[in-house]
Amino acid sequence: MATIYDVAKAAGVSAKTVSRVLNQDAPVGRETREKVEQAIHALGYVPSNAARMMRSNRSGIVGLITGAISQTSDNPELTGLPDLFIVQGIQQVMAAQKKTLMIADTAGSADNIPHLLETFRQHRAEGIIYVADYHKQIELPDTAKSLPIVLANCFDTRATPAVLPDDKLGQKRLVERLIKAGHHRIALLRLPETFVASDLRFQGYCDAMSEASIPFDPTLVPSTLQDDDPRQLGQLTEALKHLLNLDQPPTVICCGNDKMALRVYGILRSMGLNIPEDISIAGYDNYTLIAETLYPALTTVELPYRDMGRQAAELILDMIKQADHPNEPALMQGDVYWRSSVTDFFTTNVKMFQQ
Amino acid sequence: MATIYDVAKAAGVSAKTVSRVLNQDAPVGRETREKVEQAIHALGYVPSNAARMMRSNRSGIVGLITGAISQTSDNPELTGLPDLFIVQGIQQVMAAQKKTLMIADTAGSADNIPHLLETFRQHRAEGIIYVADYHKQIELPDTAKSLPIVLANCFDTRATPAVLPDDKLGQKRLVERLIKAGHHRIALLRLPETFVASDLRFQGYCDAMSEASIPFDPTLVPSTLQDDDPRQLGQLTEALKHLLNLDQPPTVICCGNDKMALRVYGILRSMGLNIPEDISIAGYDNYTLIAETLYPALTTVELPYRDMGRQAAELILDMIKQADHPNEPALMQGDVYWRSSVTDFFTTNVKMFQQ
DNA sequence: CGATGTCATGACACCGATGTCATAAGGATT
DNA sequence: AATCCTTATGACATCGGTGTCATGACATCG
Repeated sequence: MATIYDVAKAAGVSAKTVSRVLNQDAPVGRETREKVEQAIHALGYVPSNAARMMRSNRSGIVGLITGAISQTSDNPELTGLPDLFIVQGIQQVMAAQKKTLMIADTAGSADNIPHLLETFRQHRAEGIIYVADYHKQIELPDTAKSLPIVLANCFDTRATPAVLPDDKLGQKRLVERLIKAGHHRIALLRLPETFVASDLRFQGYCDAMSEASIPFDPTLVPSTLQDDDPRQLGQLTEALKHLLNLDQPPTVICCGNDKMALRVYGILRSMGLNIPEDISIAGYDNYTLIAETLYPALTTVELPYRDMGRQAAELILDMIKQADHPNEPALMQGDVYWRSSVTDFFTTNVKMFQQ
Repeated sequence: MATIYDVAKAAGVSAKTVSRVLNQDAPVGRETREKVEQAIHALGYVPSNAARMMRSNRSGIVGLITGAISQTSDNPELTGLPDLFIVQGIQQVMAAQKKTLMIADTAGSADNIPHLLETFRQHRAEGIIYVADYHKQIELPDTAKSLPIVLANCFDTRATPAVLPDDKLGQKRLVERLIKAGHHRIALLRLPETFVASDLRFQGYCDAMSEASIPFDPTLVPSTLQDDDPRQLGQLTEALKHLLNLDQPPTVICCGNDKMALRVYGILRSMGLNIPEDISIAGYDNYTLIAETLYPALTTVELPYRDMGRQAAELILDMIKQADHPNEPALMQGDVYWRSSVTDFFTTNVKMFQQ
């Protein structure tokens, strides 16, 4: 591979002049510049990042650690990888800022993190983003203290800067929208309690209900599911039977996430019920592969993964520039996606009057 | 950040001796080694990859280009990102070989590829893997010729080494398994023809049928769908009506992929049909989020993404070691996953006898 | 017209590792 | 005792860029 000296020799100038042409540091004569540019092209010269880095001590590298890439085989609950949209958001910002992203993964075990950090330090990464596969609490090893670090989709007890989805607000907005559509008997099938989102979304549900002055009815919120995939189907079936057999059954069921909604579709239909004529269904995540493909398409709340990624990237870049860091996690809002799995009584009535 | 000289001074030895401790190049006295190790620990010293690279001219970096990370927003057909399992497979091999993976994406436009290659060359990447989001033909810019490159999930006309899913064999195996389960009237809902897999899977279907001496019945293979997501639902509904109204309707329908199967579930149920009692359904991809979550769980063929990733990684590492490269694409086989969406007449009969 | 400033360019040191070669001490061999 | 080998260590050059400073040629200014 050609070096700057090869180019200099070919163009009949000094290496420093080539450097000036490359970096547009200082004025270079027109003729000289052209000769140099020709030589660069002819030799296919590309400057060595390593050599540049030595001098400048700036790598332009940001490290990205994700457990998602390898955690799936262990935990079939998480086979979706939607969190890689977070990576996409990060990538967008980094590309715009001409930073290079170096990705490593934990191969399913947090024990590997120190080794990954070591690698990043060898490359003189300027900062690190840790991306979790779902909203959760984590504990980083002490080794992570020495570099600016941002957590995406997770948080710790040490107030490390974090970017999180606003699960509480999202569920609240969804329920508000359901109420606005004429629903009062709103059921909630909660995620297993091991998920941080389970409680937050429940709070959002309660907030929306109480603000609408609808008293909380515990029969509409069956106990949370076990964190045990194979048995979930049976638990769901029971929970649904319970809801449908109530004196005043719900008109809409909010599912813990879109995947659960997918299951619920199957179970309800095997019971001979139609969606949304007999009962409305809503999800959470806006996992479009499910939400848009299901028939009828699923009303749900977006997990703003791309925005979270962008936010995390901007945050780490700020932290690299100034040692400044926020104390509160950034909560990112997701929109409600209204699709045909939920009956809108108001719109229906209007149509009836119009006809 | 501490340098090797800081460590040397702290330990009262020369830099070279520290280097020897780090690399276990040459014998170092026990006492000296311990002093150096203490100094390294005390200073939190991490050797600079850039400096090492300068001397050795070996970066240990492999570049990864994927269009998947950013292509989703443009093309709603591809919102799943399952192809990132390929990245996972690559990552596994690279980590085991102590290589560093540098990921960039095309941000949805192939025009960015030259720029990405430039970046990789600056980092002196030793090789490049290009990962496509689904099995397709691509055309790389000429700039890509200078480095070892492997294509994963795609191929070009220049016989660039490639790793591909064996769509033909996969579909053939699935149909063989269906025949073994007692099905003879087997329908195939093909993917749009713009997908390379569409034709390959059709060939696999034909091969299996003819080897079982079942004559090809074109009424069981409706014309391929348009590559137009919003209208697909209507087209699917029509195709299904056509199949169900045949004099001898199929006992099983092979869907172009799992996503299509998800749609088909919805449509069939809205027609009042039960799966698999009234009709069996099979998919393709083994996109577990769908295949395992659907009720009943979906019989399908695996797209061996992880294996493809591993294979691509090993291939590029081989090519880096020796300039050797294969001429034929590597075809990776995927298994049939037999689940409850397909009736097995044979097993059913056995059970009936046993009861 | 001399002083000053700007433009264009080159010589040289330096960033942080490691390869090469030299050196010195101690043990084994003849 | 002289030679040779092994072990343990250091001095120095080098990788490929860029920062600093110097230099020469003009142009501008008072």
